[in-house]
Amino acid sequence: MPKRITLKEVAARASVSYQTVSKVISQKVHVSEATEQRIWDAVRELNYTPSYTARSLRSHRSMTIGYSWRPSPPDQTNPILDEFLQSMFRAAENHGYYLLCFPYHDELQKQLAIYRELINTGRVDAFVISTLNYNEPCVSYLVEHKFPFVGFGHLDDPDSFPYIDVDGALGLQMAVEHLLDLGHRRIAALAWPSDSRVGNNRMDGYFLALDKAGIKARPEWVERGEGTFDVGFTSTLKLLAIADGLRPTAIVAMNDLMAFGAMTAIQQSGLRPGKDIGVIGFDDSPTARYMDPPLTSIRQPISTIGKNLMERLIGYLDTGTYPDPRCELVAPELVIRESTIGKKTSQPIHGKEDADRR
Amino acid sequence: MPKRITLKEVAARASVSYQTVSKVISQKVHVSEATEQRIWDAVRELNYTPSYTARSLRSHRSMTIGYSWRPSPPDQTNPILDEFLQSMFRAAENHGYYLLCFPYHDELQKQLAIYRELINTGRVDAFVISTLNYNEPCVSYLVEHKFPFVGFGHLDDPDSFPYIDVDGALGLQMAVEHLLDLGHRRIAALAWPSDSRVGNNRMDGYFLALDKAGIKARPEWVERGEGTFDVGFTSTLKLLAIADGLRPTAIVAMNDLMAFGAMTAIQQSGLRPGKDIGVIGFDDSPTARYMDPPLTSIRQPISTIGKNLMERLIGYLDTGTYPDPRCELVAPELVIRESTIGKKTSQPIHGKEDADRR
DNA sequence: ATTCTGTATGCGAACGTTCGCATAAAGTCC
DNA sequence: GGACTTTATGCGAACGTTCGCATACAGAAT
Repeated sequence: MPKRITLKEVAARASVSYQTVSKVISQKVHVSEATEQRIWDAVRELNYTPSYTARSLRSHRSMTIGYSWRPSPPDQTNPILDEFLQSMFRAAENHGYYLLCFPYHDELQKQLAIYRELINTGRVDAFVISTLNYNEPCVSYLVEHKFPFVGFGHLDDPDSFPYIDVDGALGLQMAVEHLLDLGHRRIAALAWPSDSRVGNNRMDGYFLALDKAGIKARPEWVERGEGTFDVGFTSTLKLLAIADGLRPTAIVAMNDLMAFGAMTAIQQSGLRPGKDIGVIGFDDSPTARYMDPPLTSIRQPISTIGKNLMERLIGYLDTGTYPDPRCELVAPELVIRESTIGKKTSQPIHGKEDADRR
Repeated sequence: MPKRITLKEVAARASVSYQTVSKVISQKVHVSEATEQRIWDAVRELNYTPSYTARSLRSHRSMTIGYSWRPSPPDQTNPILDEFLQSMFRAAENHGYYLLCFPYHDELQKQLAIYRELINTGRVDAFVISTLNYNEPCVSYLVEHKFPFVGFGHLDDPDSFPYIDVDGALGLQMAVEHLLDLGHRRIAALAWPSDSRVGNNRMDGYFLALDKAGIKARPEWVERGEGTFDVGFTSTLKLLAIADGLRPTAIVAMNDLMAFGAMTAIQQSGLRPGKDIGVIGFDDSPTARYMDPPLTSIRQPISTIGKNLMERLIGYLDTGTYPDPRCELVAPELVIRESTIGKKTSQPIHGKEDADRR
């Protein structure tokens, strides 16, 4: 309601044409020192802010990037969502962009319809896509319509679109090598179903590390399931029931939740995680450090990924070509805690950290 | 790049003026059955989508709602973020609105500057605000400029802006009454510092419940701190050191993280949470159910809150007045698990739930 | 003096809508 | 059958920018 200040009013005050003001503000033209000064003074005095809508109507740029993600099921938290979003927001803000977030629909047609609407109405200039299954129709849609986007995660064809992904294979390799260093020789894996691309990629690292150590991976060491606490729990009971001499002494899980299940199963079997059986998770969710014992886990450098994704995407929008590298695989980090190396002190000290007050 | 279809082309095809097409599409006028049909056919055939930008330039509505929240510290997850966002997205979508999310800056001036920019550029029509401290400058700014917003959470003055909040006092009252029902008489609280509005509100319920049961709350039963795991841990050790006969037999914590710390402390003291000492958390974060023993906690109906907030806000934007009730306090729910009632079965069954695969 | 180059600014049009008012045609009334 | 309401559609203007081209005026070169 506070009447909008427009270019014309600024122009009047600076005694130039409003078009000149526009050009000076968007640095499109060189004017004399004196007028430039007058214009900026007028802008300041009137507290002028260009109208976003008028601007983007004319320039066909919305300065907005769309993002949608699959919500996690009610019994789980997405451990990286907050960090990922915030890192993207910040990077976008630095370049004058904002993020438009929109709901995720399992129903494919509905989801596609939103993408289409956002594109057709001109609300967004590009997307970030993170929910990448083997066969992601939204991706095909965007590729087909040559609409810009970057992926957090990738599919098989490395050239089809620009992405950043965590090197899951490397992560598992590091995890297994850490266990080998500790003397473990029989290492089991709590894996995802074999149709999971991300899961298979991670398992490659598991097999590679064992192979390099001259250890033959035994099929009974690999348990597969949906990545829940219960799968971790029951799979671990099965692993512990394997005959002596073949029974694993350590377990790597494809996510923390299965690792939590594994630790519970180990404890209920009268064994101690970290002393009798080593356990490693994946994601380093914040609760991992509060487990008993604290869980060794593989951490993804989320903030860096979010920032880089955004900068690469905006780089493309602003210049027309993707900055190198177009695609990138970043190394995760192994966060070592007591679930693999055992207890060090008797008092758990987790550092002084902020509260979660709203 | 695929050339934009405009009103004029639709109009040409339907042999009417383009203004008529506009009016028919936005249901602003009544036309004959025949032309209406022709227009919609043309729209369909040409696959016309109105330009969002042109529309909002003319109508001064961006159909966009801004939201920013304080990121949680790296060692914690915001247990409700995903659910809250998704519920708002969905409600907004149903009314043609989208959410613009933007970064949170601790530095006040920077944060205010973003709000100002979003308002002045006309990028958003309203805000949702959830980070409500006693003295929130962004709120004052919005109130002062009469810019629409709703709060998740409220401040002292109930009339200053529309909000929905969880009745924290009721939550604690329910928790304490649950413990009383189980026979506990000496109940301690892990509280937030006394300058926390939300914290004080919750504690009111604690005192009220004890009072109603004719129990005098003892000051040594209330431990205050920043809501971290460590605060929960060390505070609990202090509580357990209280002389026999006064030592609490149950503990309610203002958040789950402190409750986790409490359970660890209890265990390390050789006691069993849920059998020797009852423990209750607040938030019902997804990990609560995976603790050993699973944690009884107070759950906030986040999806409902997100949906209602959004609908109320959009109701205001579309009609000019807030639907009743302008402000609302919703009841939380006590989720009872073994940390208060003890173990029931030996096998933990947590239900079949989806994986967290990306 | 005349033309030439260059810099500083102005002008008109366009982006794709919405909105109020004007107008034409058809129907109602006495 | 003319005046009067009603219904269906058209028209012009406006929203606040950006952008290409035109133009004015200086000073340098011919």
